[in-house]
Order: sequence, then C-alpha cells, then structure tokens
Amino acid sequence: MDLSARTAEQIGEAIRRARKARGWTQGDISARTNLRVATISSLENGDAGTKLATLLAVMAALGLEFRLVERGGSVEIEDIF
Amino acid sequence: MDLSARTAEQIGEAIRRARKARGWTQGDISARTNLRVATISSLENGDAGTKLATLLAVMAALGLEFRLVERGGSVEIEDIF
DNA sequence: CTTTGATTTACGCTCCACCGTAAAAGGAGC
DNA sequence: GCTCCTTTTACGGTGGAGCGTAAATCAAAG
Repeated sequence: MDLSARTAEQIGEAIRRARKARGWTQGDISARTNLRVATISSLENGDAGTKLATLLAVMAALGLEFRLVERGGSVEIEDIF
Repeated sequence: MDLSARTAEQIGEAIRRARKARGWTQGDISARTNLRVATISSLENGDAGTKLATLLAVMAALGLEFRLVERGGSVEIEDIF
C-alpha cells in the first residue's frame, strides 16, 4: 500500500484506502470528526480546496500523520536510524 | 531534520525549514507559486484554514511530497523493499 | 427487481482564505 | 542610531468551503 502523495487526488485516495482498511464508512469518520459526510466525500474525491483543518481531522481519526519527504526520494537509510 | 507532522503548526514549521534549507525567502516561493507572500507566511505559521491547494503548491515549489504513515509508527521494513 | 446501507450531489447560508495593495514590525549589518 | 531585506499584519473585495438539510445515485444482498 503506497501512501505517497503530491496531489489532492492522491491524498484523497490514500485517505479512502486507509479508511476502508479499517472497515469504516464515511459516516464513521463523520461521527469521529463532526464533519459532514459530504465533506469527507469531497476530500476523498480529491478536492484541492479542502481546508488543512479538515484533512488533519480526518487523518487524526484514522490515526495517520504526514511525513514530508523529498520528491521522488525513496526511503533513505538516514530515515531509519 | 524531522519532517513528521500531524498539526498545521508542525506542517508550517516543516515547510519553513525546507524553505530555509534551500536558502529561499517567502518571496521566492511566492514567485514560483503565484501565491502572496502573506499567504506563505500564514501557512508557515500554522493556519489550519489554509487550503490544500495552497499547501500543495508550496510543497511542489520546494520539491516535497507527502507520505501518509501510521501515527507514531517508525519506518517499517516493508516500506523499504 | 427490491431493499438497505453508502456515497454523491444540491440548495441556501455563513464564514473566511486568498486576492491586490499597502503599511507595520523584525532582523542583520553598517 | 540608521538601512535594507524579510516577514507579518491590515483593509475591502470575491470566490468557495463547510454547514444543515435533503434528495439522488450507487452497490451489494436477498
């Protein structure tokens, strides 16, 4: 499961995968974040106008966090130790 | 340089570090993204209302991309190969 | 085909990001 | 102190996110 992303579409897809991997519906995320199901839908479908607060709330509900890495860079040995 | 982030403040700080690591000013980012310097400032200062499009544009200018990882998870061996 | 749950889309509303522009505050060096 | 560059803040304006609510579309199961 590759979770790298540099576009809103890729972020949305990663969110959707993580959600389904937990067996959750958009309604489950909605209940945990107080965001509307329609907002979750919009985010998962790659709306770049989504606010950072919205994305962060959904990620928190999913137990995810960001890692900002150099483009195209694979995992560096320095990142491990 | 730790670039993990789960809050808007941490993302802003990571952006600022990446920018300074390249010896760039907010004006340089502004010129590369057509975003106002004030918008870059707001992002770096952790405004969670920032749009995803704005963050993605700045990250693209800096040659950065996201990696969505499990919270608190260190780099897994599966992520390398 | 029909039902049931999930996702998407729509309408009116409020709020605020981002805009252009500009001024004010910081910071480093002389 | 002063200058120069960078960053932050301010003001009026526009576009659109997210809200409540609701309906429409999809999808899988019976």
